[in-house]
Amino acid sequence: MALPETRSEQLARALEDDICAGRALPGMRLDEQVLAQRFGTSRTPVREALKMLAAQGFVEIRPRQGAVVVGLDVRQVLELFEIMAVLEGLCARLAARRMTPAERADLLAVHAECQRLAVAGDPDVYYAMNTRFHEVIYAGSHNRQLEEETRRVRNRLSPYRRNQLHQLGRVAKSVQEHDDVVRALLEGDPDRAETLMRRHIGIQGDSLSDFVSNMSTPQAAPQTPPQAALAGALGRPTMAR
Amino acid sequence: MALPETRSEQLARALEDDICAGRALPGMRLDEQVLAQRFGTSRTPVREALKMLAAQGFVEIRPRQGAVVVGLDVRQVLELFEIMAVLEGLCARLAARRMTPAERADLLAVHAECQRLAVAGDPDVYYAMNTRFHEVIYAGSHNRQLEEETRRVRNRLSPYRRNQLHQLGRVAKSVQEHDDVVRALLEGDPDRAETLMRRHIGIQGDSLSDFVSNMSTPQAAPQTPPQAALAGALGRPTMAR
DNA sequence: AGTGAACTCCATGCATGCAAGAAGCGCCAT
DNA sequence: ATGGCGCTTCTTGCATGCATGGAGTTCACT
Repeated sequence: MALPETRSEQLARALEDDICAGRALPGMRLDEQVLAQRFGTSRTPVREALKMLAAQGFVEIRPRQGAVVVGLDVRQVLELFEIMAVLEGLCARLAARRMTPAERADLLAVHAECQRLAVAGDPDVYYAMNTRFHEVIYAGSHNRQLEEETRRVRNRLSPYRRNQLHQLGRVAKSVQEHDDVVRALLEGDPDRAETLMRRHIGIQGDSLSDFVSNMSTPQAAPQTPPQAALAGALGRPTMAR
Repeated sequence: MALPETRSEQLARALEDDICAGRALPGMRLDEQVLAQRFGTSRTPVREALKMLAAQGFVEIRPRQGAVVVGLDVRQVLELFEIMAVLEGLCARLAARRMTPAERADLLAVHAECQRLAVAGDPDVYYAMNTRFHEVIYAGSHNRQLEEETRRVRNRLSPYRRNQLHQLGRVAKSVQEHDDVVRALLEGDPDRAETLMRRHIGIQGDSLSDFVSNMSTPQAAPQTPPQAALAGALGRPTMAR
């Protein structure tokens, strides 16, 4: 069943990918014509793709003013981390009860790989495997809706997480937290698995918040329009509450 | 700031509303031309609206085959309830710590109104106030992202929840559960508030699951193209907004 | 009669055209 | 020089046109 993908879907995926991978920075203007030319189509599928991304919160479309990559301020990022924590926590809870033996084996394998890469020391390589680790747990929840939802929030946060692991010692701590989670999962302890996972994600939020309040602005580097980006990029340490 | 709303956004909201209110049933075909005529526009904004709804999971667009209102099977509904439980639980947890005095007063007022309507006995009227009750707690979380996310999941579930409260005694139990939640919230006990709210939502899932396993299937035929029953439901000119 | 295939028709996907609104710019006045 | 104002231009939002592919129908064949 060769499901034929429409141009607009392809574009939506490509653009989402650009945003998640940090190739399209927050605040960057997404010009319909430019994109249309770049992808060799007309503006119509581009517009439809942008509408889809807007509906998912990746871009913002201001009427008559075009689309820009959504720039989250610190507060919004922390808000998303709060959501992320409970969603991943639920994944872990359900996974503790529902993972098949094969999935458990998978989890162990990926976790072992994480440990290996943690020692190896390249945060970016670890980052990729870390993603796979979490994906295994999403799948282990056997809740497809949850899986998608969690992945979506993760993707929305990804531009703001890339540098997380570059913090000194963060990789080592991360893999240790994984280890605790894995243990709870394999022992089939849903409560503990959920709690540990929530804490694991929560720590990332905290660590980000520290990071931000130390440096004023990390790397706000807008592409085409010289100033637009910074507004959204992590700027004011307006810590909520 | 009179933000000018585009046609496509209006359409998206109107259609989402139709779906949530049960005027557009799962499986129903959404014909671009018909909608365009009904709303007095061309197909373009209709298409963009459908793309947005598709991105949010309200409709499914099969290439070259048009858009249909997504029909969730029992399993998917239960999956969404699992998500809903933790999201609402988080709302309650955060609200317990963050609600302002004014918001607490609001909560009490709405809760009192719920109690009154519960005795009055009309489930549909109670349903509306019940929604407001939960909305107050969403807002009390002081987490905008969470608020939107929770509302989105709630909306996706709404076609499947409308009849929930018609179950015998469900309204009374619901309001009792609310009462417990309110107490925890006002006492500022985040853990208890979260736990109670999770249970409150979880019960709805269970109750639905009972309901479904008793009766064969609620209403529409989901996956297999159920033909154009649409003319009837969407035929009302009351759709415009 | 049942099955299968080709044909027709039509909805969708995409391209293009056009009008309205916003951003940028230059001119004038203070 | 600076601030305000009108104009130009460009982009977006929407309408329309056209080609593709699917679904239903009809007809031939077994």
